[in-house]
Amino acid sequence: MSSKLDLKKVERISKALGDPCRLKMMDMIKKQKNACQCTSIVDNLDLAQSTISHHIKQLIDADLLIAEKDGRNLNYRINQDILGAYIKFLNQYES
Amino acid sequence: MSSKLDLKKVERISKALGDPCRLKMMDMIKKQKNACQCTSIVDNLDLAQSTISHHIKQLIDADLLIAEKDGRNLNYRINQDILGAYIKFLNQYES
DNA sequence: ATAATATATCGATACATTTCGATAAATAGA
DNA sequence: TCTATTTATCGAAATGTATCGATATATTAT
Repeated sequence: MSSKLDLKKVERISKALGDPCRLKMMDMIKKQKNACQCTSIVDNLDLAQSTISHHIKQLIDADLLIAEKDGRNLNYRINQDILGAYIKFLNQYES
Repeated sequence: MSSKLDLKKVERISKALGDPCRLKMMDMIKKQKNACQCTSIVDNLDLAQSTISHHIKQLIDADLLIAEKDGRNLNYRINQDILGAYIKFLNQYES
């Protein structure tokens, strides 16, 4: 059962998805079987580490990503519950 | 058969959906059986007409809305094809 | 033709976001 | 403990977006 989203939440999620870097991150995280480290994102996108960190924060604040600490690394995975709820929200607009 | 979206397009759509006014507009247009005039949106949202017009432009530029001229009015309806393609894109992230 | 209505565009201002480099904090390994 | 690694945070500069009022354009009605 997926969460129910209010408009503020939908706005936050949409905003988080409205940036090319963050979309690429989502792709990377998806491709790497839902587990990915910041460093490897930095290696693949041509942006400063602080910038990557900022973008990841947006995705986490929107609840699209879940971070799991593993030693000094963080593993990120897509929050299926929120993603599902977002898709469900959009389905509302389908006739 | 829905369109296939590239990342740039997905970004544009997400960005268009990442604003409270524009989400309210989508709701209004949906509720009013996919046909809605700018004036009635102005009446319902507490924003200047020029601001509403600007927001509608974002939604149209993202292809989320289709405008149809009817005399001196414009009727807006949701572009089901693009909405469907956007949802399909997001489904990619589901495991 | 003139006036009224509906929408779009322009220029200005305020606000938000992206990006960086520098630095802090946490953890791991020597 | 000391050093290296990973991630987060801070402050500043650049860029982008939202908002407004004024005005232009198109269409309808008188």
